[in-house]
Amino acid sequence: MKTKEKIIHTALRLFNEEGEPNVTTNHIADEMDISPGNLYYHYRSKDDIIWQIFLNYEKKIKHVLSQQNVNYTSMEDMWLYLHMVFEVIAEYRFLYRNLIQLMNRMDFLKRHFRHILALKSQTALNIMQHLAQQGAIKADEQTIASLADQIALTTTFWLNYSIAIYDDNFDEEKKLSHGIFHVMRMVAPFLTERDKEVLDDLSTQYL
Amino acid sequence: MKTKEKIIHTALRLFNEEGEPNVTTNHIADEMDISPGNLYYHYRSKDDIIWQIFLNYEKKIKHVLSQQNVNYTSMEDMWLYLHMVFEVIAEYRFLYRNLIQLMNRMDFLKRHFRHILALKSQTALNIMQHLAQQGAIKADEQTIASLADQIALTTTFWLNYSIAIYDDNFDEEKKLSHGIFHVMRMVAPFLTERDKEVLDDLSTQYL
DNA sequence: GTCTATATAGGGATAGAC
DNA sequence: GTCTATCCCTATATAGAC
Repeated sequence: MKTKEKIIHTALRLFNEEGEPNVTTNHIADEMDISPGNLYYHYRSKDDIIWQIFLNYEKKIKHVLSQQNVNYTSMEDMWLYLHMVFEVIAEYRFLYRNLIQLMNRMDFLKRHFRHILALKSQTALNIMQHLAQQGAIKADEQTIASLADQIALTTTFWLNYSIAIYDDNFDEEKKLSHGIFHVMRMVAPFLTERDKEVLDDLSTQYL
Repeated sequence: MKTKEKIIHTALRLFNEEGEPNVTTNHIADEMDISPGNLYYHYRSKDDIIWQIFLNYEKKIKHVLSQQNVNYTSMEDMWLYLHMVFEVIAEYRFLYRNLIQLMNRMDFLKRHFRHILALKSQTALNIMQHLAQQGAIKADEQTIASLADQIALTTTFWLNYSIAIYDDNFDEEKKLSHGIFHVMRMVAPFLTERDKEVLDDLSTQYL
């Protein structure tokens, strides 16, 4: 791996492990056994590094959100879809942990993240409406819109919530599937009896 | 106001306005027209100031959460109750904006905040169960537990969500009532027809 | 591309006079 | 209780040699 890519790679890992504010450019250089000067040859600032990482995140999350080839009519599809979303979030979790601070500092990041959030809401709404048309869920328009909103909020802040509430050494993978389960339970009351059972099966399988 | 209290007061205001990481002890002293040395005479560290502010927050939120004299059977009571919760959160919003970072830095704050979160979940559950007993809402045990969880998460991160999603100059008071409305809409699908109408009235009244 | 050395700046915190 | 002066440390970032 070239130095330039390796910086991005190492920075992302350290940001996720220690939290962005606790990781200095020197730490990153140290961890890679290169000099701070070398790091600044490749990127002009710490924020530049963060911005490049963000662009990678943006590409991945947009790719997941624009998956149109799957028909989200089955509970398995829903579970899989949520799993993909939560996986990208977990991979770039430092962005979510210090979201407000980062948006505050970097105006372009703020604008781009807002756009992604809007996209997330819209996608959730599309899926919910699709499910309603297929008869998989039973709810009026207002309830569906509310659910979509709620899903966007929950996927965005679930990680912070679980950090705040659980012990730190709580298994990372479990936090993920707990998040999926949490979102599914929001939808559960509006499912048909048959789909509720499928959901229960999936729960015991993954939790 | 004595200097000692005034420091707390000024620090809280600046933390809320600028974000805790962007406010230095010098800023606080400057804003009050006292010297940095004077500030450190009253508090031994910046974290000490934050801790004292947190203790005030803890007292208020616990007081609100332990209100047992009200019977949460009417929608008006629910609205009022949520308003009180969101008001305390708004008053100490810097705690919520930089929650993870603060918990990471201050271990006692982490433990206390966790306890408050648990209390919040429990209170939400109590109210939901009470409403179910009174026949105000219709839902099975699992749905009620899920709702309570969801309310705890939403009240905790609504502010961050609205900061992330809305324009910065969006009216503070409106963010608050939007949060209340958002939580109420989560409960709405399980209300009786009569209470749904009351909720709609309240919405047009406050939004 | 990479290194060493260093500039620059700012924040937290203390000493000692008044 | 309050001030001035200052120390210490760390972080971002640059200059210039190799």
